[in-house]
Amino acid sequence: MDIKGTKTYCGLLEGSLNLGLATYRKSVSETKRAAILKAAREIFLKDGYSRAAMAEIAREADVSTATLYKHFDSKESLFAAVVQDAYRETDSSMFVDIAGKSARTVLRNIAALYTSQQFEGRMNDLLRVVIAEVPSAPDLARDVYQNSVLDRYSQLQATVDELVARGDLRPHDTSASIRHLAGMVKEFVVWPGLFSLGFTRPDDMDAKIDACIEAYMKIYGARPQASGTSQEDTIGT
Amino acid sequence: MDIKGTKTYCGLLEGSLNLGLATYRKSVSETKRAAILKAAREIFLKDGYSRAAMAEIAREADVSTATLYKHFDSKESLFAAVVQDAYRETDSSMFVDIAGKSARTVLRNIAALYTSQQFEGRMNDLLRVVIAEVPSAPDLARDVYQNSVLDRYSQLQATVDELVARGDLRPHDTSASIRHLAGMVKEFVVWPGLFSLGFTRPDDMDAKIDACIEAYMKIYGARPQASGTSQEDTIGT
Amino acid sequence: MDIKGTKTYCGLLEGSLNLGLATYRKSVSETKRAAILKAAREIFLKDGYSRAAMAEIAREADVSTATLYKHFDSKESLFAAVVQDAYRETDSSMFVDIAGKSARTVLRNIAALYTSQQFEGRMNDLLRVVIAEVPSAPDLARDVYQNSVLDRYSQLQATVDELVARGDLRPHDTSASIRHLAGMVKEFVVWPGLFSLGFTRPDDMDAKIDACIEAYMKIYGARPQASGTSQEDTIGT
Amino acid sequence: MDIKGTKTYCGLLEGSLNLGLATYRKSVSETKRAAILKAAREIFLKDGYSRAAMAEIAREADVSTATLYKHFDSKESLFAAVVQDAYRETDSSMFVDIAGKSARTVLRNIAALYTSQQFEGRMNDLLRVVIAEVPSAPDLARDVYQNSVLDRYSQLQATVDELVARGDLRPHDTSASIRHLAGMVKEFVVWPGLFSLGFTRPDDMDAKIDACIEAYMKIYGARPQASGTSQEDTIGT
DNA sequence: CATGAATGAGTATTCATTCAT
DNA sequence: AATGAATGAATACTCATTCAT
Repeated sequence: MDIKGTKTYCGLLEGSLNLGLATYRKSVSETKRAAILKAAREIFLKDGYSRAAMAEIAREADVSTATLYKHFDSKESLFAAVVQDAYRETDSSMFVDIAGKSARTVLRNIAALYTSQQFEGRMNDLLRVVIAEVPSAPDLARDVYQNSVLDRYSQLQATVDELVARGDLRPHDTSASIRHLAGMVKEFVVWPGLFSLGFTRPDDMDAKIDACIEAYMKIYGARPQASGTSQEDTIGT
Repeated sequence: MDIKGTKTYCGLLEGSLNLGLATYRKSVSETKRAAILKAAREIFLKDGYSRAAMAEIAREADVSTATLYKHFDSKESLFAAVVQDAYRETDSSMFVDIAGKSARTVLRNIAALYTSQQFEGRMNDLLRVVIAEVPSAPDLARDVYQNSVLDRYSQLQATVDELVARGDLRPHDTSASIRHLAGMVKEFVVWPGLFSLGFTRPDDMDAKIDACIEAYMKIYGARPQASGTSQEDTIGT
Repeated sequence: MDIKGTKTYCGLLEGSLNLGLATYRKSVSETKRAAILKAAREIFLKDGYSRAAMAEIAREADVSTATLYKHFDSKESLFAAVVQDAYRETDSSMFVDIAGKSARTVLRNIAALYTSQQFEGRMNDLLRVVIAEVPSAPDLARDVYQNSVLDRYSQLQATVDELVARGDLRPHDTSASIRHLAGMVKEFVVWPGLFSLGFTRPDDMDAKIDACIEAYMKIYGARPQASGTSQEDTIGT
Repeated sequence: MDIKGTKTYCGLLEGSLNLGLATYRKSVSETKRAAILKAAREIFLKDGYSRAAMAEIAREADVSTATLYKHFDSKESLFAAVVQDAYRETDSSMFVDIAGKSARTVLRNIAALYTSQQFEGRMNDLLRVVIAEVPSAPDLARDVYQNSVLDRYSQLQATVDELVARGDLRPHDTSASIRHLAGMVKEFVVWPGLFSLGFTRPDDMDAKIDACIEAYMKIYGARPQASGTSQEDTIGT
C-alpha cells in the first residue's frame, strides 16, 4: 500500500465528506438566497426600486451586504430575480378543468384564480415597481408583460376556445373577447391597486367580478342566460 | 458713478415704474416657472422620479438650481406641480354634445377624446411615474386617481345616464357599466403603455376601441343594433 | 422710457455686477482648485494612489467631497491633474546660458537645476506614484516619460550640441552621451529616492554629481582636462 | 460504515504511515505554496499590489482563499514572499569568470547576465510594484534595494577590483565607477521598463549596453582601446 | 487540513438643497 | 431676484480576512 493508494482512498473519503459538506453548504446557501429574495421583495415593495437600499435589504435578510453580492451581482439583477421569483412562486397558471362545468363557472374559477394570484403574492405592488422601472429596465418590464400578461391571455384564450367548441359560447373573435373580459376584471382588481399601497381584496370583489362575467356572457353566451347564478356551480380555487 | 450709486438709481426707477416693472417681473417669473415645469416634465418622463436630477432639470430649463428652488420648494412639490400642470393642461373633460347623435357615436367621441388626451399629453408615461411614486407620494397618486380616473368616470356616467334617459340605452347600473367600458378601453389604450416607454397610438387603435363599444352596445343598447357604423355619425375630436 | 429700455439698462448693470460676481467666483473657485490640488498631491505622495482616499483629500483641502468632484471628474483625473500641475509648477526647463561658461560649468548648472527640480518638488515621490499606476494608467506614465524625461533629454542635447559646436566637447553621438550622463546622475539623484519615502538631497550629492560630470568630460571633453574644479566657475540655480 | 467511522480509520492509517504521509502532505503543501506564489506573482505583476485581489490569486492558484491564508499570513506577507521568491529564483549572482577574458568581455558578460535577469524574470515589472508600495511597505523596498541593487554592486565591484588588480583597468574609485556604469546601463535596461507595462528587451539593447561599456572603458581602461570588439571574446550567459 | 461562504469596514461617487455674492 | 458653488448625507459595491463544517 503506497502513499498514492492511501491518497486515493482518502480522496474517495474526502469525496464523500465533501459531498456532505457540499450538500450542507448548498442548503445553507439556498436558505440564504431565499432569505435575501424574501427580504428584497419586501423592501422593494415597500420602497420601490430606487429608494430601496441594498444595506437595508441585507439587514432585513440578516446577512452582510457582501453576502448579498455573492448571491446577486447587482441591485438590478437582484430586482430581476425578485420579480422572476415572484412569478415563479405565484405559478400563474390559468388552467381550470372545464369538464362538467358551465362556461360561467369556468370563467368564474379562472377569475378567482387570477385574483388570488394578484392579491396573495402582492403582485399589484410588484407590478407597480416593475412599471416604475420601465425607463431604466425596459427589458424586465417586457418580460413581465410577456410572462404575466400575454401568457395568461393565451391560456385563457385556449379555455375560451374550448368553451366555444363545446357550444357554451357563441363563435366569435376570442382573442379580442378575452381582452375585453380581462380589461373589465383588471379595472377592479389591478387598477386601484396601482394607485395605492396595500390595496387588498375588497369585500365586494367577487360580486364585481361576477358582474364582469355576466357582461361577458351577455355578449358571447350561447343561450339566453338565466339571470343570476345557478346554484349548482361551485367556485374552485 | 459707482455700482452702488447705480443700484440706488435702479431702486428709484423701480419706484416710478413700480407697476409696470412688477408686471414685467411677474411675467418673467411666470415664464421661468413655465420653462421649469416643461423641463421637469420632460426629465421626469424620461428618467422617472428618482433618477431625474434637479440639476438637469435646471439646466434644461436654463435657470439656476437656486431659481428652481425659488419656484418650487422641493423635488417632490415640483413633481406634484408637474403632474397637476399636466392634468390642467390636458383638460380632461369628457364632455361631448349628445344632441342629435346616436349613443354609439357619443361613446365613440368620448373614447376618441380620451385616447387623444392620453397619447398627446404623454399621460401614459406620466401615469407610470405617478404610479412609481405611490410608496413615497401616496397622496399625489390618490389625487391623480381622483382627478384623472374617477372624475372622468363621473363625467362619463352623466352622459351615459342622459343616453339612458333618452332611451338610447337600456336602463341599467350605469356606474358599473361605464367601468366595464373603461376597463375594456384601457386594456388597449393604457395598459401596454405602462409597460413600455414611448408607447404611441397604434394604427388599429380605433378599430379596437370600436370593438369595445360594440361589446358595450350589445349589452346595454336599447334596440337591436345595426351592425357596422351608420354613416350619419361623425366623430368629433 | 419703456420697460424694455429699463430692462436693457438694468441688464447692463446686471452685466457689470455679474462680471464682478463672476470674477469673484472665479477667483474663489481657482483658490479652491489650488487647495484641492495641493492637498491631493500631499495625500497621493503620502499614501500612493490606491490608498489615498478622496474623502481625506477633501478634508485636507477643507472642502466637501462634492466640491472636489465639481472640480475634478474622478480620482483618476484628479491624479492626472496633480501630476500635470507638478510638472507645470516645477517648470522642467533645462535651459542655461552657456555664454562665457565652460562646458563643465554648464553641465554642472544643468545638473544643479535638475536636482533641485527633483528634490524641491518632491518629484521622486511623485514619480514613484506615477510608476505605481502604470498598470492602471499607462497613458499618464507615458506622458510623464515624454514630458519629464525625454523632453529634458532633448533640451540637454541641444545644449550639448552647442558645446560641441563651440569646440568645448569633442564631436560625438550626443544623443547617446547625454543618456549616459543622465543615467549616471539619476543613479544618485533618482534611484535611491524611488526606494525610500522622503529621500532628500544628501550632503555629498554635489560631489557625486561632479564625479559624474568629470567622468563625462573625460570621455567627451575636447582638451586634456585639468583635474579638479576651476574656481572661476559658479554654479547657478 | 458511516463517515465518522471512516474518519477514525483514516486516523489509524495516518498512524501507520505517519512518515510517508507526512512527507506526502508536505510535498503537496509545498506544491500548493509554489502554485500560490506563481499565481500571486502573475497577478501582482499584472495589476499592481492594491488592485490585485486575494480571491483572484487563489482562483489562479486553484486553491481556496483559506488555504492561501494558511500559507501566508496576509496580503502583505504574500507580496513580500513573492518578491523574495523572485529574487531567490532569479539568482542575482553577478559572478563571471575573469580568467582569460579581457576587461571589456568581462563587463559585457556581467551586463548580459544582468539584463537577462531583469527581462526574463520580469524584474522590471516587479520592481515597479515594489516601488509602488514604498509608502506602505518601506522595509520591503529597502530589502529589495539591499539585495537586488547594493548586493549586485558589491559583487560587481569585487570583479572590477580584480580587473584593476590584474592591470586591465586603471586604479580608481571603483565604488563610484561601478555606479556610473550601472547608472548608464539602467538608463536603457530598467528606466523605460518602469514607465510601461511589458517592456521587453529591444533589438538594439546589446549595442546600447556595449556603448555604455565603451564609455566606461574610455575612462577607466588601462590601455588605449582598440575600437570595436575583439573577436576572441565570447559572451557567456 | 481544505473549503467557500460570510463578513464589515471602506471607497468612489451622486444629488437634493442651501448660501454668499 | 438670480446665480452657481458648496455641502453632507446617502449608496452601490469591493475586498482582505475569518469561520463553521
